[in-house]
Amino acid sequence: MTFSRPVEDEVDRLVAAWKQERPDLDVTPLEVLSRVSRLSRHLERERRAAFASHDIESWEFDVLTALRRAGEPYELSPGALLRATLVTSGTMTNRIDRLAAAGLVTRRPDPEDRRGVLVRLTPAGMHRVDAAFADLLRRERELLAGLEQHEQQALAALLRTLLVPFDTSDAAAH
Amino acid sequence: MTFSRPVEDEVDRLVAAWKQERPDLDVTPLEVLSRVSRLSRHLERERRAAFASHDIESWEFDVLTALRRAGEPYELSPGALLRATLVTSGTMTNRIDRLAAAGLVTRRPDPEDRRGVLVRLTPAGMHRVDAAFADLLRRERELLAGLEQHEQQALAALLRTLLVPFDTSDAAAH
DNA sequence: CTCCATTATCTTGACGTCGAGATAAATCGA
DNA sequence: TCGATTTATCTCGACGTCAAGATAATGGAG
Repeated sequence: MTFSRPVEDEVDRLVAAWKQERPDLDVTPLEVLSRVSRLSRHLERERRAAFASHDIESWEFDVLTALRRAGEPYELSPGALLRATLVTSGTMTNRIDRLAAAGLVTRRPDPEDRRGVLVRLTPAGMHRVDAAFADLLRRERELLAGLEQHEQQALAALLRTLLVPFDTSDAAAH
Repeated sequence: MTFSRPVEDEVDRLVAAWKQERPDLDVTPLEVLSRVSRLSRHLERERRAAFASHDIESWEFDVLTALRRAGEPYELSPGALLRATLVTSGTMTNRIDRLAAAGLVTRRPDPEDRRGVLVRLTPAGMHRVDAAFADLLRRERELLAGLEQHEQQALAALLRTLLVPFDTSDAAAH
């Protein structure tokens, strides 16, 4: 009989190395969390590649996508956008500036709160993001092809459990 | 009877919004991959906080850790380091420069390959990374407290499946 | 041996993000 | 109504990363 050799990734090697060097430490948290970090880095590269053909940057996509999701009239405050994208306020101001300069969004004062501003997707922005999104989904589906439907669901559920404390407690990214 | 209300995270809301706006698209890949990205961002913030008390930056930790894991004599080439940390060569040169200036690593020519360089952890670097690592593990264990042992293992296994293609095929980050 | 493709590292300039602080408006309580 | 606090956004300088290209050494083919 053949015994199935479990396929290794970098994290398996990394954990093995730690067990060698620091046998006194329990490094099992890395089995999950290092994988999350590393996978995220790889995903970011994939996204960049996917977007290159649509003449859109990763950061642009994140903002436009949040507006697109919001539905008619595709308008959100900078504050809502920074909570959606997990960046700081300075970063968001900068992003909106550049998107506005590119004609993908417009900015107007909030009629109900004179401190506030509303950012709205333009038709050009909408076209751009829709095309890129369709392509992104296509590529992401390929990345997940190694998992059955039910495995994907299980994975999503486990990740949700880890995410809930972050998404529940607070919000404000200052 | 009470019916169990499934706890939601941001990704649940995000997926629901897409179904509303683009019912023609199958956005299930986001259930997994958006969670990976978002969780990674939250983790990065946690890491920063954990390291602040040890007077060490996240990027420093990544490099020192790779050297620490390598075992005696705690020495690796820049190339090995950039593969371990998933950054580009320019970034790694810069990091090594700053770590050397801080006295946490030393740099010497590779005696066997005159193109090459070897980066070695100093005793100071070793102390720094060991303290920070113990603390990081403590905090990461808390983040995972919501999952049973077997769930953590299942999660790790599913993530490994997604990671293997990246860690197998190539390597070089140029 | 010589040439050439490959490998290893470093250099440089552009760029995006962060964090702290500034400004201004809204809100709440006394 | 006034003042203090909170909220919303923007400004700005410092910093880290990336991508592309430069430099230099290696190793294999012929």
